[in-house]
Amino acid sequence: MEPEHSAAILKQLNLKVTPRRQEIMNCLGGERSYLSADEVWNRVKPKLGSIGLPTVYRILDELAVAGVITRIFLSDRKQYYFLCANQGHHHHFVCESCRRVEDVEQCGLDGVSRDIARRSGGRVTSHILQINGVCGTCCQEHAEVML
Amino acid sequence: MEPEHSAAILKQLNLKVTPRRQEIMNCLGGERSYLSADEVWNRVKPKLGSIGLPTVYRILDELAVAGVITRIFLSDRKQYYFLCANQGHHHHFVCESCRRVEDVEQCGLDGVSRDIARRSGGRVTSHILQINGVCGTCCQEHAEVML
DNA sequence: TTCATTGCAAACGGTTTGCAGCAGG
DNA sequence: CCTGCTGCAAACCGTTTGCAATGAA
Repeated sequence: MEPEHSAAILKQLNLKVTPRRQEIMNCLGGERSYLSADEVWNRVKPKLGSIGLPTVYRILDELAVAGVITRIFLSDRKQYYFLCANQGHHHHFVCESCRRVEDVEQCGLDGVSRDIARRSGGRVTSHILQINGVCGTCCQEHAEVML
Repeated sequence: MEPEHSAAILKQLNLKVTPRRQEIMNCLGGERSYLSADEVWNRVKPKLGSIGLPTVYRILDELAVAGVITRIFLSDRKQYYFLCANQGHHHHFVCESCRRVEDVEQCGLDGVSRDIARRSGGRVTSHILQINGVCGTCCQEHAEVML
């Protein structure tokens, strides 16, 4: 992500344009997979000289609240963050081998929502869908690997 | 849940039949919503005289690993547990207002799996789907509440 | 100049662990 | 009896907070 791009986004959010914020956005923008807060920390530390972990948490939280990045909750109780260029509603296919994330456009949720509304009058406000597997590349390279 | 029923399940899992395990299974079996570990703890404490919170965690974990109960992940990073009678492949619609859980039979995942295989040659090994919302009853009672 | 941002250390809270004692089979 | 179960206290670990120092506008 170019500095001007991140600067523009930050200004639009009424956040000051600081090296820490730009570097974190740049870091996530260059990744195809989810990163935890401390993974982001380790990646931006060398480029910034130093940065505190709480700062990383604060910036990630701001960006997630603003909707610039997505928070991912996995079963290990750690939070992961992902900057996805795709703006529309979609989900992720996560490769268990290389952690790469692919977009999944379709999800059967429209049907489910309609079903719930029809059956019990309920309303769906959010849903968590994550598809785990092995991506095409890893399937070929490590055909025998199973985790 | 009757004592004989929980005892049978425990024996099948090669777990000793203890009052603590039975009372926790009984507690979850009598709930239509998910409970956190300390909520289970507070419910079973009076019936057992005393029980340690770590014991509650250990038993809930055993039951979840064995598939007897389901772990529910919400964004507060606490783990919740739910005993579901439905054995087949299905998902849950979780009411954010009253915490009631409804079964969702259909999930559009077959189509997604086929799509991933066709498009990139990847292979789906597992998926997580949880649908959050407001159930029919709560929609009527608290039409104005939004969280 | 001024208020948002950051670093540091310490607190927080849900969960797990180590180990000694207890109890089901 | 002999494991497996449990209680207790303390550790763990990701995350948050308080506060003083710094820096963007």
